[in-house]
Amino acid sequence: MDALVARVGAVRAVAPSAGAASTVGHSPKRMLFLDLVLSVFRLNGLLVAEGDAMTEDLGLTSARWKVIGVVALSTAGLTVPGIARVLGQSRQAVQRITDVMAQDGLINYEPNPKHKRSVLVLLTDEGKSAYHALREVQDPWAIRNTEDIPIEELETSLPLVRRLIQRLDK
Amino acid sequence: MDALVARVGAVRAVAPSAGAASTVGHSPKRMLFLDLVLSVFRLNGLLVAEGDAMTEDLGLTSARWKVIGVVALSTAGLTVPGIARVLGQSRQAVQRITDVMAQDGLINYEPNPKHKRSVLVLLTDEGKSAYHALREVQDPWAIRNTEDIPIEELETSLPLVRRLIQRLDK
DNA sequence: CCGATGATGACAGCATGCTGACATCATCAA
DNA sequence: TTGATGATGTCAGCATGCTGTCATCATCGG
Repeated sequence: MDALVARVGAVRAVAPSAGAASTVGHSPKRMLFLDLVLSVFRLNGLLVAEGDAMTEDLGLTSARWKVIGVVALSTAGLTVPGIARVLGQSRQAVQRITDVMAQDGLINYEPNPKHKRSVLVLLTDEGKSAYHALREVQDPWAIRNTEDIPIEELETSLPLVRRLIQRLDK
Repeated sequence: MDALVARVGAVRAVAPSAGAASTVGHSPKRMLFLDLVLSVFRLNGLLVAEGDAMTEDLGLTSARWKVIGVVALSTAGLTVPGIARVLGQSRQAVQRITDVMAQDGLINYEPNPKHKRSVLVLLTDEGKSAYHALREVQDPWAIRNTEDIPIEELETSLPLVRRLIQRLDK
């Protein structure tokens, strides 16, 4: 939270003297957690922007390569609600994305032997090559963004994020 | 990434046997990082939903208490672009939120002695009480969500998130 | 003093996500 | 077999965020 206060204080381009703000009564854990929450908001926005910019040459957006990534990891295809469950999104949101991706020839709807109505999403050849192109852009990006970060920090932070997800996703 | 594969594999309610997926050629760091990225997406969605639900009785949404929180931390008010800079959002997005919040009587636009056009955003009395009510809901929420998390993990993860933000925000 | 540059306000369009609602299909227990 | 329950497809509306554009105001160096 101190960092948040600092950010507020640092932004005085136009605003008059924004002095030290009151953080009285904030327990350390609360401050850490709320700062983490705001930072996750911020990081999410940056990741979406970065993800969009990184793959726009491939005709992809972050919303699309999330879907492509999930489908590529499955061997026999996934239903639209299944993709939504993996991504933790609404099936309607995923359906809208997949419909456009199907129009663009990235994916294909195939009959589902286990469900007559709910078709399976599979990558077309174009979708597969988009996935490979995605990998070729995403891999160096991942390396680049973690090259000065000890792997131990990643191994500590990821479970924390996961625990928060698990806790909130009940 | 293993967890992502597990999630894909675990979602087989309707889809046919989605067996072990190929992750050949993924370096450990890349897997960790991409899993972290997807987890941040997921956590962001959950935090927005949780934040909205938590404060809907107060007439707030996560977008609004982000603004309220920033304004409350300033002593002399902030301009709309200033709030946007603190939150890392576009000034247009913040402007739309503040316009509605002004209509709802939560904030007030005051003349800015340092800038004739760019007015200052200040909390009204109603906005201040909303902020206090927010604190009373947010504090227990923060405590509740971190009670079984060692403070060391928070102190490790927050700088990591910050570093990623700093790296992407160039 | 003045012109270039940057910051801001205002409006438009778009992408992504959510929820609600309703009909239809699948599944399972009685 | 049948009826209840859940899952899915589909359409609608809304919230939040982004970028682009243009006019106007502020600021500062020449």
